[in-house]
Amino acid sequence: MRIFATGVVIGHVGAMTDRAAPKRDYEGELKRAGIRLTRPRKVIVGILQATDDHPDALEIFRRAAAIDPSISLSTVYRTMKVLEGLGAIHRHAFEGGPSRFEGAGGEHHDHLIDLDTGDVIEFQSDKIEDLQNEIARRLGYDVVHHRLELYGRKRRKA
Amino acid sequence: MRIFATGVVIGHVGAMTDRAAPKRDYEGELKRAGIRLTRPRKVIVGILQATDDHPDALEIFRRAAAIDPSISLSTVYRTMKVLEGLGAIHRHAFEGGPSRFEGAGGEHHDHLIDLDTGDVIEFQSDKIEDLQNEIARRLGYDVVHHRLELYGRKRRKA
DNA sequence: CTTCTTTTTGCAAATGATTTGCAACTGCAT
DNA sequence: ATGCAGTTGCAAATCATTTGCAAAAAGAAG
Repeated sequence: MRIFATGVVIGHVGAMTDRAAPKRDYEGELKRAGIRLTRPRKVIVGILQATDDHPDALEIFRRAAAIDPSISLSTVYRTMKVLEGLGAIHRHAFEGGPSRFEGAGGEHHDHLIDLDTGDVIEFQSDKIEDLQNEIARRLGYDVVHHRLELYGRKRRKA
Repeated sequence: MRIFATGVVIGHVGAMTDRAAPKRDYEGELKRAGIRLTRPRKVIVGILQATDDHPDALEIFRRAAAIDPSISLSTVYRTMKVLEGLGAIHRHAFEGGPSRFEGAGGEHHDHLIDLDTGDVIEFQSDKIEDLQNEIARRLGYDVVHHRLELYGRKRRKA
């Protein structure tokens, strides 16, 4: 099992590996896809690159507006949709909240959401992935994608 | 691994077990909780008892309206919230759609959603549950609840 | 069965997240 | 510089769900 930690600092946890954020080249991807590199889009992808957490559209909008107040929330939503279409970012709809985004940088992983703080911790388990595929296969299906989210609280270190 | 099939008929799949829908006594639960047994609520829980799939609020409303046209959609939503609060039903927010409900009858299980038909197949894997708990523990967390959904397509039987 | 109090209901309007129509604007290939 | 398809901001629209409110009904008490 590989464990990533983003945004939150978690102590020493076994196989923990602080992910070296793979800094996506969003501008290049947009360009390559023949999509115009506009001012708003530059600002937004700049924010995504500088981010290590999982902000929602409104949060991205706030950060963008701080740089260029003329940017609109609709444009943030539109840009996220474009990037998602390119596979450059992933959208996560965690329980009871707006969608949150993250760069589609590193390897695949799932999420543990801290119910008290909203912090998101990433982890990955090949064993679980294998079991998922096996289950689907037994049911006559191929897994196109999945969603695995653990909602929990920090253990009281009694 | 235990595999349930509800709503959809799936062939012979290893350890498959057709779940004997545990017919909840919703009326008794409401009564016991000191919640009034009104006409709309009787109709709605009647629908839930007769159901083996995962209908959304609008679908429940349609079925209810067919029995008593005076029932409103708001009441369906309100009733689902009450039942959820009692732990009598579970709410599932699958990707890109409204919440779908199911009686909290049998044992815990996760879901495989057929991307082409929207059908939901239930399955359960102790092995996956164990792995989830182990991962959370390593990260210093206790799992309060989780969400595991496989989105897939029927395998072409080439 | 009538009365009384409290919970529920239906309806319409409000919410929250996200999308869309449209006219004005702007990358960027020529 | 020029031209136009791709983009933007804004306001209004959508979707699922919730809520305010006055009228209606449940169930305890007499």
